[in-house]
Amino acid sequence: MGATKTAHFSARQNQMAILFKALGHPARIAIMEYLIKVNTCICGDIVNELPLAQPTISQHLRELKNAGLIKGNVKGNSICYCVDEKMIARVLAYFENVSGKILKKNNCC
Amino acid sequence: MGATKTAHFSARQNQMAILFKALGHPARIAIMEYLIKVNTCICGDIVNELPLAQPTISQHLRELKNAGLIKGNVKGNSICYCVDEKMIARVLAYFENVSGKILKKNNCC
DNA sequence: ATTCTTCATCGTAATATTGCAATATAACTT
DNA sequence: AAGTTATATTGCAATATTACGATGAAGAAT
Repeated sequence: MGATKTAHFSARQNQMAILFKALGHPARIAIMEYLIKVNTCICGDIVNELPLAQPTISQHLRELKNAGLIKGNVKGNSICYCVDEKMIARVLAYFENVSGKILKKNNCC
Repeated sequence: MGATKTAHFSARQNQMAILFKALGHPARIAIMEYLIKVNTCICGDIVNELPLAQPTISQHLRELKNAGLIKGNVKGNSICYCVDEKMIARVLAYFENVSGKILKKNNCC
């Protein structure tokens, strides 16, 4: 085996897992944080910011894009990346929900 | 190659990546959601709830525990698992921060 | 037109993850 | 003590991820 048994879980659970998996790598965290820090679209730059080769970063960007966490627009020669607020809002809502439910818990551990 | 270059990223970035990575699997999402749903510590049960073999679930539980997302207390014969609120709070705070920064953005894409 | 810049893709090696059968451990039951 | 129950560990096969050199594609600059 080795492949995740996605068929056994709900679409929503798989969706959230995809989102978190995309964030589950320090390079992708660093990319997200850089995009947020510069506070605008970035064309290029990312390769210079991180200690990874260009193909590796391109691959990480693709994964973030596939997960829907960032958007990429072609702008002449280069590509302009930025955070997709909708997905961030979705993750935030997830944790607000989770957090709310935990607060009501009778703490037994 | 193949190993993540953790040394090149900050401790905080690696820490957040570990947290998200732990959540980046539908079985572990399902485990977390079950723990939240039952709203108390659970001794056993989880194996019956999920369509995975006992060793597989044990492994997922260990990963969640290593990431600090759940706690496990020995209770006689069985082990009592529950969500660690501190970590959930930490993730929530992370996204609230991120979300706040994104709202101030001049949307260019 | 040729070269440069920017980014993606391909191929591939190294490593990690997923899942489970088999087995081990440890406490509880009789 | 022997059996039962609950969970962990080991070992392994299948698959996925990470990283990068080489190469490709497409617009920009000369």
